[in-house]
Amino acid sequence: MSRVTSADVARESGVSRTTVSYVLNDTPGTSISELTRRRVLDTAERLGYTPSAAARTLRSGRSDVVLCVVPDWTAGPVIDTLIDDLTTLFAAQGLALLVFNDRGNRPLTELWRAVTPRAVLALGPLTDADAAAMRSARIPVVGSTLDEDPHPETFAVPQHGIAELQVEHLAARGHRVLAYAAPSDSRLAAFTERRIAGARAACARLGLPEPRLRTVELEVESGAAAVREWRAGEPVTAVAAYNDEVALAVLAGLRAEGLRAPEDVAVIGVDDIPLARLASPALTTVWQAIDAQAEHLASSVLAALGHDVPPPRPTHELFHVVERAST
Amino acid sequence: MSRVTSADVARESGVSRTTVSYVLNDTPGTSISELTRRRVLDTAERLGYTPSAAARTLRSGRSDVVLCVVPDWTAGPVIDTLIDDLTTLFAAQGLALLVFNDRGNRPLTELWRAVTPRAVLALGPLTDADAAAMRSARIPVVGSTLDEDPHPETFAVPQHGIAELQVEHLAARGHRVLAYAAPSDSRLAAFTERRIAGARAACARLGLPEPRLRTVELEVESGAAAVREWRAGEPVTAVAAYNDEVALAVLAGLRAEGLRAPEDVAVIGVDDIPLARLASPALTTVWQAIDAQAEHLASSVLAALGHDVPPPRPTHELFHVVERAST
DNA sequence: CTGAAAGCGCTTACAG
DNA sequence: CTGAAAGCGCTTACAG
Repeated sequence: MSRVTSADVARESGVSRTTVSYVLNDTPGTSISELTRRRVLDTAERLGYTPSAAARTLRSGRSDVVLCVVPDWTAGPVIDTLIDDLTTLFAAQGLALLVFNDRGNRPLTELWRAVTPRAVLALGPLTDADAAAMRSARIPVVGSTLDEDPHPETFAVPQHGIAELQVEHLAARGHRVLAYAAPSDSRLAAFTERRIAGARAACARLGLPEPRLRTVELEVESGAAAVREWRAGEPVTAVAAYNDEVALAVLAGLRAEGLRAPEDVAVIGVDDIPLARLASPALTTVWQAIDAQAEHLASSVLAALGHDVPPPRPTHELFHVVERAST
Repeated sequence: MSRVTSADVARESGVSRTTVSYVLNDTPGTSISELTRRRVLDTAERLGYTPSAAARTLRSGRSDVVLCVVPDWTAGPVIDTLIDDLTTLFAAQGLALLVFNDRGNRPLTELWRAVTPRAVLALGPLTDADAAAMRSARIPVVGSTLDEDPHPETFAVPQHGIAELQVEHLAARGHRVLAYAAPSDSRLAAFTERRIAGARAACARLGLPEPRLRTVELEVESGAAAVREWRAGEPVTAVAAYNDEVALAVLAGLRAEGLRAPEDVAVIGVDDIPLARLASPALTTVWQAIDAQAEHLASSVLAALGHDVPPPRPTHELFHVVERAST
C-alpha cells in the first residue's frame, strides 16, 4: 500500500495536479468551478489523501510545525498545562506544536535547521548564537517567559510581579519581617533571580526590611534548618516561597520545629497545585492564568507569522492570590 | 542568507554530490579516499551544512523523527521524566523524539501521515484503525505501557503488579481490611482498572476480604468522606492509593476526621513524588524505575527499526516499596 | 573510485 | 479557468 499522492487525486478526478493543489489549499486568486472543486475534494476524501509534509516543506521552505523548545526545568503541572493549551491553540490554526525537551545534549541549531519549523517558541532563554541564526534564517522566534526580554513583541509573565504580590499579601496581613524561600535547582535560576528581585523591591517600597533569603530543598530537614535560621535574631513571621512545593517544605519544617502556621509563621506559595489544598494548613498561593499565558504566546507566534489573529487579551489578570489557611 | 546545500559542499570541495552524500552518510559499500573524505567533512563543517530533513524524508520516505503520542492523561512527574529519558536515548541514536499531546482534537491519522515518522511510540492506547493503518504503512508502532498488550515485543509495566505490591506490603504489616482509593479522572481509567484488579487478586491470594473501593478527589472533604465510609461497618485499617496525590488526599481526610496514620489507618501511595517525603506522616509509596521503563521502550522501538541494540535490562526490578511513616 | 541523472511529492510562476 | 514544467534538496541505482 503505497502512499496516495496529489497525482492520484488529479488522475481520479480528471484534472491536473495544479488544480488539485489550488482546491486543496484554497489558493487565493484562483477561481475553480464549484463542480470541479467538489469533485476534487470528494476524491481526496475518498482516497484518504494526506499531503506529504516533507514535500510541502521542501518545496515551500517552511513547514507547518511550530517547534516548542522546553528547557531543562523541573517539569511541573504549570508547564504541562501550558503546552497542552498551546497544542490546542496551534492545532486550530493548522499548525502542529512539537515539543522538544532541550537537555543541552545536542546543539539546538542542528535540530531547527533539520526540522525547518515555521516558527520557534522558546520557553527558556536561547543562546545568542541560536537566536541570531534563526532570525537570519527568517524563522520567527518568540521567546522566553521572562521579563526584560529584548523582543517587545514577546509576551512575558512578569516574574517579579508574582513575588511582589506575595509580599504585598503578607504585608497586608501585618507581617514585617519576611523571608524568601528559593529552590535549590540551578536550572530555575533565571526565574528565581527575578522573583527575588521582585520580593526585594516590594519590601523596599513598603518600608520593610530586606527579605531573608534562603534555599530550601524538598526535605523536611532542609525546611527545618531554614526555619531555625529565620527564627534566630529578629524572628521572621512570614515566608514567601518560590512555588508550592518549596512552600510545603517550609510548612513541613515549621511542623518539625514545633511551630504553627500561620500563628507563628505565615507561608505563601505559587502555582496552586492540587496538593496545596490538601496541606495542613491549606496553603495560600498565587494562581497563574496559564490559559491566558498560552493565548498570549500563541498570539505572538501567529502574529509573527502574519496570521490575522485577534489581539491577545489584556494581561492585567495574569495572577492573583488564592487565600487559604496558611497566611 | 540562503540555505547551505549538499551541492554547495560538493562544489566547494570539488567533488560530486554523490560523493558528498556517501561521505556524510557513511554509506556502506563505498570506499572514498581518506583525503576526499576529510575534505568533504571539513567543508561541510566550515559551511555549517545541515542536511534538509524534508528533502531526506521526501527522498527516502522515512524521517528521523520518532513520534511520541502522549494521551490526555493528567500529566505528572512520572511521564515527564519518562519523556526526558526517552529524548536522551533516542538522541543518542540520531533520532529526534517529538512529543505530540493527543487531546483527541485532531485525528491522529492526519498527523502521522503528514509527519511520516520513522516510528510511533504510543504511550496510551491507539484506536484500532490508527494502529492498523500505521502497520500497513510500514511504520513500526510500539505501544502502551499497559498489561495485556497484544504486541509481545512491547514493554509493559505490569500495572496490576504495582497494586499487588501495595497490598502485600499492607498485609505484611498485619492489615486485613483494606481499601483502594481510586482517582476520579476518567482518563486514567485504563490504569485504574488494572491496578484495582491487581489489588483484588492480591487480597484473594492472601485470604483477605475484597478491598473496599472508592473514588477520592484531591479535596480534603472527599478524602474525609471516603474515610468515614471506610470506617463504618468493619473498619478499614489500611488504604492503597492509586498514586501519591490520592494518598495525600486520604491522609488529609484522616486528619480531618481526627484519625491518625498509621495508628488508625495506614496509607500507601505510588510514584514517590518529592512531596511524599514532606507529608505528615511521611508517605510510604511505590517507587517506579522510570529510567528502566524508558530504556525498555526505547529498545523496543530501536529493535523494531532494526537497530542493533543491546537487549533491555531485565524487568524484575521495575518497582519497589519505599517505606516511610504512613504504614 | 566518482559523476550524471532520475525521482521522492509538492507548489507556483508561466502559458495557453 | 486549467495544464505542462520547473525546481525545492536529497539519495541511489547506473554508468563510466
